[in-house]
Amino acid sequence: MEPKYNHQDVEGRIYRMWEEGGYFTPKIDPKKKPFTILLPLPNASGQMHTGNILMIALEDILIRWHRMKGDPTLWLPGTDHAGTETQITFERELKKEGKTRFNFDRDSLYKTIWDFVQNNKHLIEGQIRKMGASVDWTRYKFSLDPDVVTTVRNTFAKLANDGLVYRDDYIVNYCPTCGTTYADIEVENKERSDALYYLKFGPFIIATTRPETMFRDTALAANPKDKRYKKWLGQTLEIPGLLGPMTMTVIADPEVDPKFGTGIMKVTPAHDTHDYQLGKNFNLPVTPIIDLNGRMDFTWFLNETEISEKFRLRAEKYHNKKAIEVRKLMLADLEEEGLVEKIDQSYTHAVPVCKAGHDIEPTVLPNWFIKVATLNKPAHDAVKSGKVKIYPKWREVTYHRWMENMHDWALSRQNVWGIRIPAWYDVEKNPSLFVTFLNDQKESISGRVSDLLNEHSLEKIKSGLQTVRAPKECSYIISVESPGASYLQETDTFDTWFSSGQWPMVSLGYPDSADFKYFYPTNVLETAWEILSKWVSRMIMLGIYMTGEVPFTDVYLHGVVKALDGRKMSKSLGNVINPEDYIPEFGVDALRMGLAVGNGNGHDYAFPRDKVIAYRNFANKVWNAGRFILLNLEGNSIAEFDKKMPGLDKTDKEIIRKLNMTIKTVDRELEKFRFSLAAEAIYSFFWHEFADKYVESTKERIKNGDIIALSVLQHVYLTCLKLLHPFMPFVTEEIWGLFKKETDRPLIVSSWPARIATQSVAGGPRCDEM
RNA sequence: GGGCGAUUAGCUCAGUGGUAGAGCACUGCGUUUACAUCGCAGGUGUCGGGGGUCCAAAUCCCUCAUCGCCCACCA
Repeated sequence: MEPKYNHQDVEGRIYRMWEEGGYFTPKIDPKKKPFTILLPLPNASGQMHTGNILMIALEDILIRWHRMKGDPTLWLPGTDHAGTETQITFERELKKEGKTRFNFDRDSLYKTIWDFVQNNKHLIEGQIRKMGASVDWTRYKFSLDPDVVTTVRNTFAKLANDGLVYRDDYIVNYCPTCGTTYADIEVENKERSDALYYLKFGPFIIATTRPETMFRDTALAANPKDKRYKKWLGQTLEIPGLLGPMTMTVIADPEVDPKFGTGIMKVTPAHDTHDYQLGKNFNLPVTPIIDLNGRMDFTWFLNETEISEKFRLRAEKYHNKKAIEVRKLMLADLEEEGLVEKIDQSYTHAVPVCKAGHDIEPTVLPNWFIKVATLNKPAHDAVKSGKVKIYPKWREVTYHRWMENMHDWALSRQNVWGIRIPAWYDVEKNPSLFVTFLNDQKESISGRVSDLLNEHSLEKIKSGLQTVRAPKECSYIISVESPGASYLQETDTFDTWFSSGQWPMVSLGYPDSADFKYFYPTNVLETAWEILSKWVSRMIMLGIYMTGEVPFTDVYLHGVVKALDGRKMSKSLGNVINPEDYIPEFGVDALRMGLAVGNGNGHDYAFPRDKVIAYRNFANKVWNAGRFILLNLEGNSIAEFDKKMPGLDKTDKEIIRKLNMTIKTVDRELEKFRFSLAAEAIYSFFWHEFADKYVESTKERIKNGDIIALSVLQHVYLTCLKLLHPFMPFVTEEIWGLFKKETDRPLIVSSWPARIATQSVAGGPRCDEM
């Protein structure tokens, strides 16, 4: 036995032993209550990040603890296709090859991304193994596995049947660069400095950051309490603009802040979320001017018959340019018309951006929606009543706030990489379907389907299909299978959270697999608090909707590992550290222990390298204490430890007493998800009570032939290995194998120490049936 | 703008009413056989500021400051 613990010789070999021994796979025993955790899916868009690493460390502690306690324990792994995120990453790769997604028809693009993702999946699986995660690989799921896709579609059909699905125009967060819609919660607001234009609007001065949308302004709004504008309310005015006069009514909106700008604002229902709502309330026309590529479309104006040459030239100048360019182009024209009052160049405000960092262009699009109110209430109640408990408790507020303010869920994503929405449009009944497809020469053809069918067969259109855009009034059928040959399927896919929101059901084989019946509802959902709203709330909603039961009973939200500068890690700040990088030098055990100890109360925390070093040293300490005992056992035949065995002295009884206190503490703290306190308890007992004091005190006795001490040493030591195993699985398993006692079974499936002092090494409840 | 959280030893953090703690770092001493990735000994702090409740406050309340994060339709 080496005087140093060498993790590199151990980790791979031990992990293989566990996996090949089938210890990760639980045995279904109807007489026992299972313990189940679903691994929150890492995204297949890339490798795992710090958060994933942390959750694996914490969940494996719970899993190994329960497995040793004898529960049929399932930890189910999987990866998520992560629709938009993956597609963004993939398109970045495509760009390097000089291609874009528009070079592909739908099916080919899907297959190409599939291949791209396989590689990521393998990398992720490798990372999970490296962490020592005792996940049941035989139950591994991918969120695009055929059975998952089927269930997700069925759920949608069921929602539609229950009248909870509708299709409507809606102002959505549209990213012209990504070409897709984002849910409210996916959008981030970035502080930025922009020019604030003060423009003359007839008798008023309005302040705006977006002068280019003025061509489609349909009203002006002021606070009804604002005396300055009271007399104008309800009046309709002709306001001189860059393309002739605009007709606008002055309306009252209590949300207009009289102190901002001049207290009166322009209203663009088609390109602003607030204005859209206002437009609904006042029946204002919704007239989009920015198209899905982010370019401004002046066709509506240029098609008019009587327009002056000046206005025509202007419109032609702006036409088909990006909004931001038009903003620049119009400035001179505004000046020429004398419409600019002043420009505040240093106005800071929050601008919505997508995950890739592009500006969001609020746009009106037909979208698939889920009515949230009926799903939402039971989910809200489940947490209020304690059916689902959230740890730490103070995070609960976030959940309730989100539940109270939830909007209907916009499901449509204009991605290929995802689960295609099972809605079908009959091309004969819906001639206005706008279809884009690639013909045999790989040319992109677009148009109304009724026109396209004059020259192309529906079969060709289907095989080269890129997108179907169905105007709001189109008729549709929701069906998992195609309703007939004349139908085209919706090309939008589901929001990723719609499928991952069903993970507890789909991953277990809902609705009638043996696994689902046995393991559902699961026990603990452990994840980063950041996705409480995005993911956890959706799972509770859909779980109750689909099964009538909550999908899990405890939610533990761990803190996020902060960067060393105390801020959130982000690629753009360049402060990302990957804890995984510590593994080669210090070993997984050290990393896991460090992560567990840092994570106190679910608060965010920094993770310094010193900590990993400290626990590397600890692993070595554990190793050497074992080495000491083994060396002394050589040539000695000792009695099995028993509390009542004769010859125990005061120090023996004292160490047994402290050991039992430690067992109690570890159990108690783990039950409350206080990983840090559990780990510290065993750490300080082992090092400072057992190693520093007790082991030292036995040296003299052993020299004098007092082999009772050896029995106690072995008992306490092996019990410590058990207590430590959930935290540091590799070093403990390796040494366990070197002891000759009770080692017919690996440590991973040995029995968890009982708290009572009368327990002997070989006693206690066993979990031999695992 | 609203909400949540943090502020404790040089650093990273525990500690939630009863005379301040851990790890790392630091200082001194110590290597004939478990471990120098070690042992023994040692110093460390007006527990962010101010006010209040209490016999007693790092801990409860109020307030201010700084930092972090979440949410939000101020154009």
